[in-house]
Amino acid sequence: MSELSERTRYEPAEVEPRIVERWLESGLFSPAPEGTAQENYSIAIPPPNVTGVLHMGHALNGSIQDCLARAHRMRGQRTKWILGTDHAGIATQTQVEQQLAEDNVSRAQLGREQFVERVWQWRSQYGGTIIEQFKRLGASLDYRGERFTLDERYARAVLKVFVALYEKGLIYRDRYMVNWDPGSGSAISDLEVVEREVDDQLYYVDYPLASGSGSITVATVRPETMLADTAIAVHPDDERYRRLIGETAILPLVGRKLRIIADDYVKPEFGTGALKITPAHDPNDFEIGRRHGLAQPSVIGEDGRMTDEAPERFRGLTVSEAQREVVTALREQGLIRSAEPYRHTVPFSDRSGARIEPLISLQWFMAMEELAKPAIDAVTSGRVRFHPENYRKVYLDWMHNIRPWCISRQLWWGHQLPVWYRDLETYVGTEPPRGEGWTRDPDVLDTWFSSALWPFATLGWPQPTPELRAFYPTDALVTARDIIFLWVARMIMMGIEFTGTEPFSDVHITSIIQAPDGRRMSKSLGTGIDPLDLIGGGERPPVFPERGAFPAYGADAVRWGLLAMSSGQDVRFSEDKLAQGQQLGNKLWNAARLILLGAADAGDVGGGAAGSIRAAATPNAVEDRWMLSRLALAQQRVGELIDAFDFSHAALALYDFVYGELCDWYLELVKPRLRDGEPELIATLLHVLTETISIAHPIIPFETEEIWSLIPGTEGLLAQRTVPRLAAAGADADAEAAVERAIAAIQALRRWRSEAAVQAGAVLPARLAAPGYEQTSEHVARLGRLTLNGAGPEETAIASVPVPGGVVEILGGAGLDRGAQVDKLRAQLADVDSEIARAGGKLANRGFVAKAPAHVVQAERDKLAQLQIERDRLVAELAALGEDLT
RNA sequence: GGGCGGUUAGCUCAGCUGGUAGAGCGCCUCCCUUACAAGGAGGAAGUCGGCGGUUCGAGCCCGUCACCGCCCACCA
Repeated sequence: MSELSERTRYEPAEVEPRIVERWLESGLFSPAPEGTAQENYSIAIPPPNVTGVLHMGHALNGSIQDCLARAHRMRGQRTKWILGTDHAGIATQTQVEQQLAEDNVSRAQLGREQFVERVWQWRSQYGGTIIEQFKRLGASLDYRGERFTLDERYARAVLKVFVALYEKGLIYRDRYMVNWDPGSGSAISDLEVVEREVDDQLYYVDYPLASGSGSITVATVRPETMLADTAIAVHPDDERYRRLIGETAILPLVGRKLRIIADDYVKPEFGTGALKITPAHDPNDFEIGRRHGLAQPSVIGEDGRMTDEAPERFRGLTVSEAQREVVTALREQGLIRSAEPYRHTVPFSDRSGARIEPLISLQWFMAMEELAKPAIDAVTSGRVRFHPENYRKVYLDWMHNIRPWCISRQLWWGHQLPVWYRDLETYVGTEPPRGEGWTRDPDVLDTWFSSALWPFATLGWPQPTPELRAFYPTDALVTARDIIFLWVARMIMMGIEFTGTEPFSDVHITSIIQAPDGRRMSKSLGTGIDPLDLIGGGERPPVFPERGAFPAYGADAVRWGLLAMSSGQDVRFSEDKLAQGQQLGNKLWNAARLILLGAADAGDVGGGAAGSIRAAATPNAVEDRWMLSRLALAQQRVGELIDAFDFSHAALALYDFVYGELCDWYLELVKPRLRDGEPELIATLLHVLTETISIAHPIIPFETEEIWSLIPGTEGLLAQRTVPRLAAAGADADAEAAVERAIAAIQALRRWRSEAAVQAGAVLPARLAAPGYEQTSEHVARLGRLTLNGAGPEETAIASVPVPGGVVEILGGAGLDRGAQVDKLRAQLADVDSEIARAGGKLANRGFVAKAPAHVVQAERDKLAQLQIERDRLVAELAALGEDLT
């Protein structure tokens, strides 16, 4: 123990690596697949991308999930936090392609098979990074059961789902308008498209009428697409154009005849009120084209260049080259009436950043309405609950307007479609077709298709594995709101469809932690803060200079800080919160030292009282009883807050307990007894320490585990301790009242001393003239620095300090500043007078007396009475000091 | 264009079913008291975004306006 006496500060860097090792060796995080999902507890981690490194979102997310997992584990539940990574189609493929590019090798040169092989190599080299980082955070994940969305078993599940949905008619192939991402060379889904503001030119182009009598002018930001125009649309009620409906215009540069059609979609007030229709290159025009049975010539290819359907002059040009060329050609013919700068929002690929090219393309789609229905019901019925609740509406709104999902991707890295073609035949099956001449569809599935199966595919579905029985459905899902649609909604739909049950019951949507200046944390902006730098003391991002490197806060402080920051809202990152967590850690550490070193001393002296932490603690001392009552309350509160997914309040409740009750009061109250080595006290202290670290462990696991190992008589890991439920909180009302009264008195005395400029160390003679201090007067005397002697009533008080139930009369003491006392008393009097005025005014209000609940009125009356007594006392005291108030 | 959330102490944020505003940091004063100076004790500091309404009583409920942020959406 001599070592402990020197460890005056908690040193995470020294402690954490040792503790991680012990946890991992124990196998505690990899429970045997026994029991039922009902009695067990499980969470499936949102699988990070294999390409990923731990960012602030992961750190918060991980802290929350770990808090849940550890809390439930310590309640004795078999707990599994399912771990794995996502193959992340586009992201990973791009990463490896970039690596290849450095060697001047293209994906095409390698060929599919070799390229995929390269990606697997890449994965085995770099794919484990984020897993190691989660260990650093203390995450109690099932590292032995790590999964990957492209594992063989997982892949079988994916193909089975595809085939089943195909056979059900929900997955189908169609030529349809898709979001073509020229960056990745693939179609992407609506959810992967982001709108961005762009400055374009709005061109007004004259289309001559076939009749030869003038022209009709259309407005467009994409003149190059006019080469694929097949009509001009106007609003049916637009007087300007009514007579032209049914007529024909001539498409400049091409010469095609364009029907002038009427469609409600057209907004007469925009542009010229006449809209060129390009069914193959604009989603709206595509719909209009379908309504009017228009042809869909396509002039932009999937390679982003003009196709052979464009006039020869433009073929092979890129889209932007074609735009310049079309404008030039139109100007040559004098058909551009005007052009104006135009700012509008345009779709971009969230994956590659490229501007989306809407194209008609042959792709695989999934119809969603039928799957959405039970998923809507799951939430409206409350079988799946969102926290915070308002995300329920967000989810339901989206589900009610759900649209088909484009699930095929023109990539190589991913689950290749289990689809084969031969001439006009299509074969879909988990096994390749028999016979000759079949070609497999080269496309792979959207990554989110496989992620949607995560909670059950990780557990061995479709096999009826023991894992599935023991841990599915999972309990909580913890994620950020940006993937509610991409992932959460789809998991619910797929879970219900394939397992018959919702994959989890509670969805906790975490806050998003913004940079300290309120911007997004982002690598490209340089606003990202690496959680590992916070844990280990790395460099601050250059955009937030302050003073060099972060202090090494350690994982516990980072966890506590992140939890304390997180609310239902987005919050700015606040380093102060980490510092607060660090302080808590240090405080708890020193509290533990005080207790453990005290127990050791007592053990040396008194002979082994230290060993008996489990001795049923039914102490006599009032402060002990108070502490046990507060301890039980803390256990209950923190537990309830965690259950309510209110982690910030859970973190703060822990802080308040450790600081405000355990350290500030209890330990101070018992110090004299500790010095005496009182065995009953030692037992109580060890009990309190043990239960305190048990309450704290889900939030700050490392330090509490370390302390556990230092408590005499403990064995194994705190992480695997099943914590007994403490007696009902607040049960000891008498002790609570007595100690609370004493605390209030001590605080009043300290305030008085400070304000009356009493020398800090001076012990003043005094008389405690108030009831309710029978068990605590010694404490009040010591912590209020008084000598409470049996002085007779003849001694005149030189000051009296109001305390609950009465006053403490100060009977002497050098250095009392009369002027300061008078000032203070007068200030108090002023306060009391204003409060009397307020309370009196309230009670004089007939409406209040008549309409407010009786107990509220009575409380006000009591308060007023108290205030009057207080006022009389102040006046008397001032008079005693020679102050005349009249 | 719809929807959601925010606006509370210098900063970052709490404030439960309406009953005289809280925390951490920062600031001021005093203490190197034998767990902790990355500490302790005490203190100052807010017309709760503006306006209107309901109510005996509003940070909290209703309306409205102003900013800020996010999500959804097919205006060339």
